[in-house]
Amino acid sequence: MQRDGAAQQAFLLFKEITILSQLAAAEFNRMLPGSLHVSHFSIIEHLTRCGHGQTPQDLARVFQMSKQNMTNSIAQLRNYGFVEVHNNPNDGRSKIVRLTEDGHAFRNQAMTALVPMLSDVAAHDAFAELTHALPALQTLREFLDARRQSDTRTWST
Amino acid sequence: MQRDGAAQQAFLLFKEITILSQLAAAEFNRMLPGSLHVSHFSIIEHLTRCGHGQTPQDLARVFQMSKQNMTNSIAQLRNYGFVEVHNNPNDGRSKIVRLTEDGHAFRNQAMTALVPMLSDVAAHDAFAELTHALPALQTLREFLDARRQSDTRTWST
DNA sequence: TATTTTTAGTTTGATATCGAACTAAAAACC
DNA sequence: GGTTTTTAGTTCGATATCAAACTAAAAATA
Repeated sequence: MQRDGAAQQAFLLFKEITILSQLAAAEFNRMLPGSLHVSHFSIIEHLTRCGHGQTPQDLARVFQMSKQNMTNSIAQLRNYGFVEVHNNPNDGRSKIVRLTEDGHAFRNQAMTALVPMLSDVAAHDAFAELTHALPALQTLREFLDARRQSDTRTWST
Repeated sequence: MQRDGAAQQAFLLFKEITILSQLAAAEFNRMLPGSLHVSHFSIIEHLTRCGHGQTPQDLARVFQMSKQNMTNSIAQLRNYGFVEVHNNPNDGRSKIVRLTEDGHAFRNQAMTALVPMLSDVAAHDAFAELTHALPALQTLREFLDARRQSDTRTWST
């Protein structure tokens, strides 16, 4: 590792991305009410954009979380009245998650609350370059995503 | 939000960073043995580089996690025999975490296991641009970090 | 059509993570 | 020097998260 400059650079990149992600999540969480978490907001945000007929399993796949995690998250959102869960008429095993009016209102409220922070970031000197790098980040994401599905290696002691 | 292009861009950037972080963490976790998690590896990695006289609280601050989380993580690492915890001779409240030989060996082993993945990433087309963007990412991190300490806003219903 | 396999969601048990309360020790202050 | 405040670590209770086992339903297949 120490002698492989390229791998070293990639390691630093992931480290930076991880830290940034933590800081951003903490910042977002600070703005959400009660025990609501960024992951819950993300679900609402996703339902807002592509929200017709999504099942819990669909959502779990989109966010790459486990089914139970999604079960819990949905239960939380139901407690808040932000989503309703219906039986899927096309599949007896499955359910349909649908945003409520309250959920939609919450999403708008949260978005509004985020704008000042986002604008601050966007006004920062470093931001122009990061905007420029966004396609590259997306490409890297797709690369890792593809890897995830094909890679079956495990640790060998 | 919808009409604020800059904030929108910042939102997309954070979204991409979050997804990348999740994918990278999942990829790293897949290579770690047992119940060891990336966060544990990060602690070991940190101790390797700046590892003299670090207290649990120091580590919690570095990784911006809660003290209890660090207490648990250290307990886990102790179970694996990767660290030792000693009393701090200079401060009766405090302790010192020190990497063991096994911990050092594990760190090297894990690093070696990561190199193929990291090299794949580094060999990717998009990587050059991301390397170039690394300083900007660091700047953004520092910006968020400073914000974190000064920002006291909370949600208002 | 009957059996097998796959899939959706839940349950169970474990770890990760947080915030708040608690204890003990250090530091600050008077 | 004694009191107050801050700090380090732990304990406690809650949520987040995962993997594996389980149930029921759909799909594949024979």
